[in-house]
Amino acid sequence: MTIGNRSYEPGEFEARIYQFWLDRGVFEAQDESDRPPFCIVIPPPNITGALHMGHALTATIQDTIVRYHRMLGENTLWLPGSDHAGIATQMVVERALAREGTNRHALGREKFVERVWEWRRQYGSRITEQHKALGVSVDWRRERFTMDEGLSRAVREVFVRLWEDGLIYRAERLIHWCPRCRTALSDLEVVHAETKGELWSFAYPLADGSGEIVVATTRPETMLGDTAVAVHPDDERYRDRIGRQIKHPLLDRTFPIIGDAILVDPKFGTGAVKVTPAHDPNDFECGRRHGLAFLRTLDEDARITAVGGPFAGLDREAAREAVKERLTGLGLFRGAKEHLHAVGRCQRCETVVEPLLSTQWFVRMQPLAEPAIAAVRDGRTVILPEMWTKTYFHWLEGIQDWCISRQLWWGHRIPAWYCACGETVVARTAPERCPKCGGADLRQDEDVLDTWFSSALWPFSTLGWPEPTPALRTFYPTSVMETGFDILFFWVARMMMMGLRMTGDVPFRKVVLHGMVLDAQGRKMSKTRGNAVDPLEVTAKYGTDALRFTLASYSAQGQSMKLDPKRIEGYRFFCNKIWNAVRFMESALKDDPVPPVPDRCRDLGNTWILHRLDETTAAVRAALDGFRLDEACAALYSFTWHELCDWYIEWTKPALYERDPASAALRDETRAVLRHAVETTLRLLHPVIPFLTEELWQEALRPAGSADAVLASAPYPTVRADRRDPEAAARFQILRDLVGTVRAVRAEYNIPPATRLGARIVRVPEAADTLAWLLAPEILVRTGNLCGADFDTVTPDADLAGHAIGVAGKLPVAVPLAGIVDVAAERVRHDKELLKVGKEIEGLEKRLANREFLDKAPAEVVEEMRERLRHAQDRRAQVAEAIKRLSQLV
RNA sequence: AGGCGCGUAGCUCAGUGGGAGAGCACUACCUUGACACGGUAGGGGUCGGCGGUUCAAUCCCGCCCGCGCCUACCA
Repeated sequence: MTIGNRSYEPGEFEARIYQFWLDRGVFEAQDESDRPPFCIVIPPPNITGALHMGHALTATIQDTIVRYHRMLGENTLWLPGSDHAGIATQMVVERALAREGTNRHALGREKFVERVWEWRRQYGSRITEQHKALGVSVDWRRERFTMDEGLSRAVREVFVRLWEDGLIYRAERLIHWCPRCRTALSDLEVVHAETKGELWSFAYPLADGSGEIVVATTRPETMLGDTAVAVHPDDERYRDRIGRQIKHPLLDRTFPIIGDAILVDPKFGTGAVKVTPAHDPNDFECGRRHGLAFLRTLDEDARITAVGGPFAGLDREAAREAVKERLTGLGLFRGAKEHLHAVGRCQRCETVVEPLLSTQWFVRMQPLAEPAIAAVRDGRTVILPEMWTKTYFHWLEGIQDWCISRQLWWGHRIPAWYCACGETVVARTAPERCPKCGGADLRQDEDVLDTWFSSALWPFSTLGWPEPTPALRTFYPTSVMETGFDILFFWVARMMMMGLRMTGDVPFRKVVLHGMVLDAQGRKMSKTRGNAVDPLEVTAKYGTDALRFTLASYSAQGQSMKLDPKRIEGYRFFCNKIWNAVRFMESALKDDPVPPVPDRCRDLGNTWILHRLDETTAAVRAALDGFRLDEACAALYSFTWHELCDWYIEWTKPALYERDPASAALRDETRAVLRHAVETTLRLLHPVIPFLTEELWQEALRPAGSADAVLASAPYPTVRADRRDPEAAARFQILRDLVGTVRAVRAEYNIPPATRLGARIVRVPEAADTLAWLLAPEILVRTGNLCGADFDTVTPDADLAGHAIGVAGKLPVAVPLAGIVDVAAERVRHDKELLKVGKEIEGLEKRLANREFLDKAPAEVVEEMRERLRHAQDRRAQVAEAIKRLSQLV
């Protein structure tokens, strides 16, 4: 149980510490407990995934929050799990089959699904294992998978209930179809990207040979499915053409010219629009309005169907060229121009998505959206940062029905059966007979559900729903949902809707959204670009704690954060600093018993650090309560480094090294406070940097005789108002100023640290209060030690010729420079100072001369300005005096 | 097209209606007995531009410029 001379090597202990926590069951939550519950369900990563910075970020934020609440003594559950990722996983296994020269159709559905399960068993927990390296304090006993029996049951239950309530329906609609994945997609799974295209114009000849009508299109091949040309009914140019027929130039059919005020903007292009009702959402609506024919000209592979006559069998690209060539050959081409438009691509494979007429299952969203809007509006669920609330409302208010069926084999099969009699049966378990005709010829729907359908149930399905389990009772609604803003619609909103509908309550009290991790140049990290930073490489190089501290510090940034390796390195140095501070403490304490911290300290430094420790505790707790991890980190970093290490530890050294028995009381008090301050700081830091703090605590701070004590479940420091002492803080600040003043003089003249300086405090009457305590030998000597000076005092009328003068608070300090001074350099320093003070005085005087300022500004502000002015004027006088004295030095 | 957000030191970013901050980088000095993964001191900014409100604006309001993201069916 000692750090000794070990240097900070995070790789040496991180895995060991993680196992240590597991062995002690530190992460395990109780189903029933008197303690208040705190619960986060993890956003389940895809089983096909590999850990990236986004995972590391979300894991760090959640783990920090969870560890904080665990240390607050709450019954804390962080529930882990993963997602079956329908399309992605099926693709992975299909690729493997392709390598073996076979495919899923050759294998058959049952064998294929078994094959996917096998893949899942073999490779599907990679990302889960990787998470352990980050230190995630999840309750592994409760790990869930969306395809588990329990969760699958929840999926069927929800499907049936929604069906029974009329919120799920099956219909033929124009949906997004990915010809590569060969499945329908929801609107959200289509990403639109501005693409340079071509607006290609051609003429449709009128059937009676009386002329032509010119239309423009970005997709000429769709003309094979045109069943109308629409014009605006009020458009003078075309009004008389409405109702006349067009002769399809490539196919043996005719179709009408119609008037449609909704579809047509007469100011765009020629004012005439070709209408392809089976392949364009607007045209689909138009087709319905006018009873047009719906001709499907593309099949599931995006090849031209028989409807396309001579073009049948061509894929859409080839068909486009062929149609253009043919129309040009017929002399119907009427020009082309570059055109910018948004092309939809499959989120998974980036294939251009095809609007296709197809029979699919849908969820009616509006009745679900309304309660989800209300729950956020009335504050049952709070979204942070608040700005996302508007986005949430905006999307839900304009929500479209959700296409939930996917033409895949891997996923939750839709619990619907079709009877030969035409009846559709939706049931929790496979029906044996048709309830309508009694027939047994029932065939289950081939399709599976969108993966997000099961994800939407995650906060309650993982806790045992629909069973009224103790865990569900204890932890639902969960406390916090922490995830990336990019899945606000995909996931968060859908969980809200499903949670409210199925349980009657919100799924979580707070939604905390974080941004995207970008590389140092601000580009999205991607494997193909090769700029993805592997979190595990980072942790190997800098340690997990350094990465965690970095991510937590960055996490305030709403939309994106540029991950700079230099910053991770900087926090590794911070970890090293902490490590060495504990080493110092350990060596200072030795094995001698350390007394308890007294109610009141007699040493100024001890009083001060307890004061600052308490202020820091309050600040960190407030920041963590408000999910401002960046603020918590900033407070912890500056306190630990710049106060605990830079000032307090340096301050304690004489007291700790002093062997004089007369100061034994001081030494004991200092040992007690040092230990307490370091120990409390480790507890404050633990949620963010758990490995380092646990290792140090176990080795150097765990109380003797409590072999089982674990920092991870130790109580989080509480605010101790009785340890506040603003007066001590102010006094210690004067010491810091005093030291700073002497150090500045030293640096200014390049006086080596080894040269002991004299320093004379001028006993000015204004500073009588300060002098009363300051001049105590134990204070003055130790202050002098911090800047290599021996303090003495002089009266204000003393001759300070040849001294450099600095000011600490109200206190002038004179450093005799005879023999070590470059007069010219000191002159420059003083002139600069004079200029600066002069400017400040000018500004303040101007403000104080302003009648309106005096009348309207609050009295305390005016008084503050007056005080500042007095101060600046004193300062100017002192500097002027210093210049005078300096000139006497030569 | 609409919505949201951003523009603060060389870089990455906090922040506030009354004295411009941090980290990194930079400069000078220092192997002082926790730590050179360190210490001390220091340089550097018209807080995007223009107006307005106010005694007072980097902060509130309007407009403009630049950038990013999201939503959207314009052929």
